[in-house]
Amino acid sequence: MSAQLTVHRSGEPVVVAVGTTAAELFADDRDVVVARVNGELRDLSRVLAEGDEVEGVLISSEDGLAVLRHSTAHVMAQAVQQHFPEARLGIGPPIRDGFYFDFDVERPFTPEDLKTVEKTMQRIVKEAQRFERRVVTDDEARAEMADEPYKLELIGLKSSAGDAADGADAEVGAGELTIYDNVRRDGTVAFKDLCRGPHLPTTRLSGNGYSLLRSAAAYWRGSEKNPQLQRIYGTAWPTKDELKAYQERVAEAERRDHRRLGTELDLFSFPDEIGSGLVVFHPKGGVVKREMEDYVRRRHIEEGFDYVGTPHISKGGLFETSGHLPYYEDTMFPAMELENSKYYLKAMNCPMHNLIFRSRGRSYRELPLRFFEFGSVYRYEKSGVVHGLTRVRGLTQDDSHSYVTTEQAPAEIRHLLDFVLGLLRDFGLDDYYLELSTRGDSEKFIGSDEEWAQATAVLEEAALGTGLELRPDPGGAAFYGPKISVQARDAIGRTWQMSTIQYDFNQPARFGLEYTSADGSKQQPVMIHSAKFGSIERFFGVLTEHYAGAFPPWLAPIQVVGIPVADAHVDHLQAVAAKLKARGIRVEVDAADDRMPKKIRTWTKQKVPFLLIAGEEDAAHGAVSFRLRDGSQDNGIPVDEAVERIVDAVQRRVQV
RNA sequence: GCCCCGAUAGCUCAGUGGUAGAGCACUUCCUUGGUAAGGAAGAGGUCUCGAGUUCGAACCUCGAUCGGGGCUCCA
Repeated sequence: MSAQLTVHRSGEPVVVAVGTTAAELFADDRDVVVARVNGELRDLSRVLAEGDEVEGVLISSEDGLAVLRHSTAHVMAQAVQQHFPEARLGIGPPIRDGFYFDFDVERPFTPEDLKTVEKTMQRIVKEAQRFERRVVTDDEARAEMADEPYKLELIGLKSSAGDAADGADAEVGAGELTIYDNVRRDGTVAFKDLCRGPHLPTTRLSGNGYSLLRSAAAYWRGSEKNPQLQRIYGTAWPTKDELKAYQERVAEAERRDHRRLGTELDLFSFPDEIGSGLVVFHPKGGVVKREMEDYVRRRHIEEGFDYVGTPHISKGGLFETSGHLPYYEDTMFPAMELENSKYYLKAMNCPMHNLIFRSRGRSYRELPLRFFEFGSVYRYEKSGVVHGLTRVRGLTQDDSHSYVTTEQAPAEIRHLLDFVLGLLRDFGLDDYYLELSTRGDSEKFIGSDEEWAQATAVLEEAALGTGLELRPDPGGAAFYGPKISVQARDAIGRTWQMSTIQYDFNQPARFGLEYTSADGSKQQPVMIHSAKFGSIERFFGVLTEHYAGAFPPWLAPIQVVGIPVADAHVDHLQAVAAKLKARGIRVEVDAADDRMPKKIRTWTKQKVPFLLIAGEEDAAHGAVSFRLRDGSQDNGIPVDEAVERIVDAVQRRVQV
């Protein structure tokens, strides 16, 4: 009789007894929480079979963290049902940095409820309940989950779980159905849930670092046609230190929140009187915005764009022609009726640029023809989505449209890509990847398959040519054509969609755009849409968070503040300030009655890049003393040298 | 748009069915001080708006507006 079999542990053959579990194989490594058996994640309790390829999955690995978070979600669900026996279970998948679980409850959870649930979770963790996997038939699952209507729905869906809402496949895989029991040490079952798994060996491993974050409503299976469930979000980490580090990251993100900094630094505000999602820039924010715009306008002109201007409002027929109105009427501000016409605030600039193209005959000699403007558009975003500067109802796009021949399109797209990446770099964003948004199944996409395939191929080739990472985004295209977008990572690792480049074969046809080619025939140009920042407002918000309000000198609202040690030194600093002003530097001298340390505190909090301090010593030697935002000092610098140093930092657009 | 939460001084926030509070900021005065808060006095609020309940509402109810967290959406 053969009581032994051979498996491969991380590729190495190992002879083990029949009935050996993965847990036993990895008994020497306590950080292994789940096993990968023949490529599939399995519970450690899995009994190994002859020839299995087995790898230990560490709790700190991406898969390990997902399992930890999923299991922690189960712990939370058990705690919730303990306090709210009527709570029906939705789904509870792991997500980035944590997990959530949806519940159908009679009343929404309160912050106090979360505290109670969190405490109960501690008890469950301490009980070290085992996660036990059990295969069931559909009928058995239906019987056991008779009180869980949402689970029953999932059972019905399991064959198409791949198409189900995000997270549903964590509950039911495409194969056999399983139920996980949470078993106490005395053998009693504390909780069970229909779940694909795998799970941690016991609840104890969740205990090192979890925290419930917030509760919110979420539509069942992600559709607003479905009832809303109450979702609780939590975070979970292998160690307390990692939990703390996560909480610190969240706190840092809050400190950088552009809405907070916008108030603290007096950059912009959203007056109630104007309306939701409509921003006003204050003088200091106006400086940053103007510097951004001036630079971007100059760069566009250098890159061969013509600066144009168009109105904010138009008759509806224009947007009928472009095809926008049928698709997006409900996200446009409602029409104004006047002189028997319907006028709309524009939600996009391209139709107006098309009219400029069409205003006279065009020759192939003019192509590529590139129109650019800061075009203000208005979009009636749903009330629940308006958010700071990143999602507004009135925004200004740095929008351009390149009209090219089909042959010129690849080079133009490459040109645009290089241009936008260079621009982003100039603003201090130098870590990005690209996304290729393509046609989906939806009805909204217009144009033939061939056109889409060709346009997508052109974009893809240009994107690959940059050598940057390219991620697919199926179904993410605009209705009229595919797009490349640049996703930039900011100083704390978050990504933002910035620039977009779209290949459009539809609008030239809809507008009847044409140029005369070398052989005298009329040809239809291809149109390439491109926004570099997306919107000025949004980019302003992203930059504010990226720099945590400490803008590089060329963007800083106030670049230099002179701080006298005493009143007697004000004149000396005024003279320095005059020299700086003559060089175009934004400088102030703080002659107020405060003591010097107070002034340093005030202007440091305002994140002014250069503080120039002068007292007896500096004044006597025709010098100033630098104090930078990090607290470092550079004393006794001759005035002319100080001026050059500041001018140089501004001109080179460096951060200090 | 949907669910939940919120709105008190310029900002951050206490507060309670019966006279409106703090810190910072602001103004004035004293202080002339070398690297993140010197001292004193003062001014500042229709407690978001509208209706209702009440002898009485900033507080309780309803609605609106704006904001926050999510969901859905994002040309």
